[in-house]
Amino acid sequence: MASHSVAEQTRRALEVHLLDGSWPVGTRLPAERVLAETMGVSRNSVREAIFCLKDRGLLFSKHGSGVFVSDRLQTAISSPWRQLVAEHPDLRWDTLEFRRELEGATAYYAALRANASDLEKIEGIVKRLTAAYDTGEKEEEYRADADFHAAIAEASHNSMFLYLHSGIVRMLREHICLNLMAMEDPTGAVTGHLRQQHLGIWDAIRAQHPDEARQAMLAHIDFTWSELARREERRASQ
Amino acid sequence: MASHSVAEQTRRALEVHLLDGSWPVGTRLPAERVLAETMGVSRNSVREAIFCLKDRGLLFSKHGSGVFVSDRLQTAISSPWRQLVAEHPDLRWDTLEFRRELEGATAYYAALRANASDLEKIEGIVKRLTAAYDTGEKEEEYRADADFHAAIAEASHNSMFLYLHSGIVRMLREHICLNLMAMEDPTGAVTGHLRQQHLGIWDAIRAQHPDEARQAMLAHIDFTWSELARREERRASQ
DNA sequence: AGCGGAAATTGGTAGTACCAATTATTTTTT
DNA sequence: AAAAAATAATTGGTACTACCAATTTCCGCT
Repeated sequence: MASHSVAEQTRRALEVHLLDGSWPVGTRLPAERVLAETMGVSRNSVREAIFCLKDRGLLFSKHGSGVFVSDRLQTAISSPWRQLVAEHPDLRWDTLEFRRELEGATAYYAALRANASDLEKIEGIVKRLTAAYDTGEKEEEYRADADFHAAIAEASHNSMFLYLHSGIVRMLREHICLNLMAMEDPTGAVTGHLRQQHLGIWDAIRAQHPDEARQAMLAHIDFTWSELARREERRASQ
Repeated sequence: MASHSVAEQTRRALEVHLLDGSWPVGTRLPAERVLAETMGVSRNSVREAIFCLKDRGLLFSKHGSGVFVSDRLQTAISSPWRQLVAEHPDLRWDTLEFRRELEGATAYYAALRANASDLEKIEGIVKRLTAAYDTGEKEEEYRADADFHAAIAEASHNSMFLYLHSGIVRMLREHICLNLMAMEDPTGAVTGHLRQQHLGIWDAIRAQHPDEARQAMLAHIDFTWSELARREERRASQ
């Protein structure tokens, strides 16, 4: 007794992909014909579902190209906020403070709920990260660092954490020079600390120790900020 | 140069009928096949348009009978996120989980940064709350409870916490019977616990003990949820 | 290596056919 | 004649095919 129409079930199935992170913003959906076959429904039903999500602004389609995931969900949450942050620099600190809480929570729940696939993904990123530390490729280090935090948010298996996280990170990228850190580290001491912190977070998650993971993440964020603040200070005084 | 798809134009045409009064509430729309012919489009497009309006709650269809104009006013100008929360029960849990973290943080920072004015305001609300407990005015108790949490969010002196807090609370109010709790408490035991918890949070904030405040708030939220869950469970089994 | 055009892919629309639920109509029964 | 049952017609739900238009991919040519 499904009681829900096929088109409706199809819509929900698509929504799940939008929510659980398997189709991030910008993803091109499989072709309608493919979706219809893989989901075992007619292309009509797929189109009805897609049309509805397009109407909500969650998807948009380009004729001849494909259907894509819009960023509306993120902007819906962070858009009014973004304007305020742009105009009131004081709010930047509030944002950072919120991000601290958010990342602590994602680490906690990632340690609590990460499945084998999540762990595998994170482990791969950790390997990229350590490799980048070793070779000193700052660009790759920065990318892997961002991926690391995103993968943890995904592994927390909480859609709200996930969307707020990506929204916040994107916003911070606009207003703050996030890769400032990776640039200036003559002695390599900072890099060493970062490596240790990331591995600590990873160990806690892999060992499924939620409280440990949260503490490790909070310590990491605090360290990052203090380093960023030191650099900004030095830059301002020059 | 239509620039809009046929299905979209069809949807707008249907919307016009809903808005200009030619199809009042309860009206049975012409059959899909008829609409398709009179509007000069395929039945597919008509169905896509109708499906979208059904999703918004403006129409509903009875298999074999027809499509009807819903009486639900189009207050459904809701954000995509809200729409998703309404339909995906899992998301409700995600939201609650997020709220838990958020309220814990607001309590923490309120204890850290509340000024004299904040404390005075919270104290006034606490007095209202205890008075409501004593007299048993459930309505006033519910209002004061909400004000209490809002005042703490305000006292955290973080605009982002405040912004998200009010948004989350508003959303939860729509999808969850928040005042369910205040209704059923024959022995008064629950009210007793709530009073104690609120006072505990208040004491920690007043004493400027951030960690204590966070723990007290988390315990309070957890208690509230378990009570809500118990009631929903009991209601479902009946 | 760069360019251009053919071919494959993809969303957009239309049309047909059939199923399932409802309603209207006719027939049968009492 | 009225009620009940069977039947036909209507309507939404789903599937499939076909074709168009925009885009991308890829191959051959220069």
